[in-house]
Amino acid sequence: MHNSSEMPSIDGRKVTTYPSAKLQHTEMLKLNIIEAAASIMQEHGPEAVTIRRVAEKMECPTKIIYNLFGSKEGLAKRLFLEGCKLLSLTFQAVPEQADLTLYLRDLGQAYWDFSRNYTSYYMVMFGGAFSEFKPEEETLQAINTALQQFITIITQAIKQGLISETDPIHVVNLIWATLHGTIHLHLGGHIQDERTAKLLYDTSVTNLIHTFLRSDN
Amino acid sequence: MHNSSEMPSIDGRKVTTYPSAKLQHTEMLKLNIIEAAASIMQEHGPEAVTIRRVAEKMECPTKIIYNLFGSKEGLAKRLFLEGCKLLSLTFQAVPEQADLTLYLRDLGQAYWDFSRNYTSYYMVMFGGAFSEFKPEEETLQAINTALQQFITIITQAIKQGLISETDPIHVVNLIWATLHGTIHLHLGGHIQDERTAKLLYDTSVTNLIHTFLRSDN
DNA sequence: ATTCATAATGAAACACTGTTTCATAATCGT
DNA sequence: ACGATTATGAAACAGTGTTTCATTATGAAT
Repeated sequence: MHNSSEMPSIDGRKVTTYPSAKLQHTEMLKLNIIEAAASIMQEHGPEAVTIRRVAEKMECPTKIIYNLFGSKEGLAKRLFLEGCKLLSLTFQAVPEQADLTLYLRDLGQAYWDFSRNYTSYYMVMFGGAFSEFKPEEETLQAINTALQQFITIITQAIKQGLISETDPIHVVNLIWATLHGTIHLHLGGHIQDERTAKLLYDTSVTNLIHTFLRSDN
Repeated sequence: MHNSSEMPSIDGRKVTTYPSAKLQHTEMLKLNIIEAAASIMQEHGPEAVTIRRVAEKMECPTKIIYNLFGSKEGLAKRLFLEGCKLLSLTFQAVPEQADLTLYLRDLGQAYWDFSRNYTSYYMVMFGGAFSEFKPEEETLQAINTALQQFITIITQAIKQGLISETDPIHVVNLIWATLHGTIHLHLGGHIQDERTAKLLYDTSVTNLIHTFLRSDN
């Protein structure tokens, strides 16, 4: 494409099987395209992410994007994975606490904050923006990785005998579904007022803690 | 369309405002169009509902649909309201029970069944299919009407002193968010296996009952 | 009944979308 | 240096929601 620095021919006169300079360049290009798509998405929402718009921003024909990602779904998948990384970082930024109740409360708050600060990513990941795309193995695993803190905390609670359930995933999903339900009803406009939604969310977190971690409160 | 219709000239002088035969015809036409859209939706999913496809089924030009509904969003809104009616009927079909715990359990099951039997409607109402459209006053009220049984049951429980919360809407939203969260994660492919999802759902219902109706169990 | 302004009609066009084609250009192995 | 691939990218294709506009039909007034 246009401003493509000519391959500094890694040249490797004879080496045959390694990611060629060309390929590395393609990888870089892919990252740039994802970044362009992400910036459009965060500024104008997921529905504004069209192949043409991304191509225009990259000053390249749309065909390039199809060559690199196969389809719009391929690009959506990368945005999905990007969102998983961001969510994971969000959870990692929450300081661990010995008190599982408080830790869980903070993680819940972080999940809410993520849905507010990265609404477009949230909609792509869990809200069905880009209806093209349904999660498969790789993306589901990325979510699991992102939810790792939740899984860890629940696993600990089970080990400590605080929870009668034996399957941590099951418990995490129960929590996740409740938090997601509130957020999604809010984002969908069914609970319009944000403060009402947040109140609902906080009550849910409290109830969940009360249900699963029957320590104090 | 073939048989045209005319608005009752609003110039008032003689013709006072009452539904004319022509207007009734238009109303009938609207109902037919909604029915056509609904049948396409239930057979091929919400994304298959295009103005052209509906017009083709009605053997009329697309302009007619725009004249009657203004936009696709207008048609989507009618499908939304249709879904609210169906959900309302679903809840009404659940026999009342003196035992609020059992009644609530059955209503929860009915909500799950609705999401399975009318998945397309569910996606239009709560899943963000037809991203065009966001609920407003009228549609939000339709949902409230549909959730009337839930509101009634919680109001009763509050009166009986079973729930410390004072706002029934708040409690209903808490329940709704949890049920919706599980269903939506399932429909979104994040909890793929249906039996796993249902198990999650049933556990949630039990937990909700345990949280709010701390009678038996 | 015959005008005549007004409103409904509906085929075609517009502005988008995701995606594919295909002649051209560049690249690569020999 | 050459011949066989492969990458390119403007243009086209098929679809979408929506609007235009010449034609037609209508309803009220003469």
